[in-house]
Amino acid sequence: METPPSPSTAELMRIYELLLARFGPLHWWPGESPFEVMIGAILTQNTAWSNVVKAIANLKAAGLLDAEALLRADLRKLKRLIRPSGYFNQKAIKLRAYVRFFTREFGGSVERMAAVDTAELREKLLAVKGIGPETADSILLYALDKPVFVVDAYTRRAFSRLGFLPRDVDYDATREFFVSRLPVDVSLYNEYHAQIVYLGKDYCRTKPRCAECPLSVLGRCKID
DNA sequence: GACCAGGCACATC
DNA sequence: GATGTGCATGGT
Repeated sequence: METPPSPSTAELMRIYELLLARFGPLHWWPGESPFEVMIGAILTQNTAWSNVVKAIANLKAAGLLDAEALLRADLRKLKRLIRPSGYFNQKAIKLRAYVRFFTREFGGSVERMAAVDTAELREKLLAVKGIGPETADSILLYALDKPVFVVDAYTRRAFSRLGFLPRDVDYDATREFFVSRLPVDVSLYNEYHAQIVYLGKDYCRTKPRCAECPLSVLGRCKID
């Protein structure tokens, strides 16, 4: 079992610059308010963002992009509105559980939530049914501007193909890989994750398109 | 028509 | 503690 090579901060920043040059600044998250970002973070679980857009538009049109209104809404109605995002039975329950938590713990105030210590807040989020590590970290980074690096399936796939991580690497190890090498910077974390998602969507898929990949110049990507 | 998508909880061993 | 499985719509 050979040890994967350990890239330097400079190498990770080179990768970042290559992605940025290809995709341009993405300025995530695409949402009009922190509350909308939180809802989107749950709806996008294992789901294409294009489907989430439809669900959020439905919620918005129904006036449910609001904590109190969402909690008052009939469950069947909620399911119907978010149907395009898939897993709607589960996600309706998850949305309710999350918004109930948001209301109970912070009075539905983003400012009060953001005032809580980040590590403590992450633990609280993970205790909510339906909130796993990626969703928790997405909320912390993209809704609350906390310096938390978000990892997803694309991140693990791309960086294991680059030979930097074992193929079966778990969430926390992947996150540690980045935070131990990158400066703590909300803007960098924000943009880096977004860039990796674009890399994954456009090139580093299950069926990769390596020929046009912005990282092909590195000459180190190995599929499987 | 198969395959995939910005995961997660739960069952089973 | 690791591994497997159900959840569901919409685009390619």
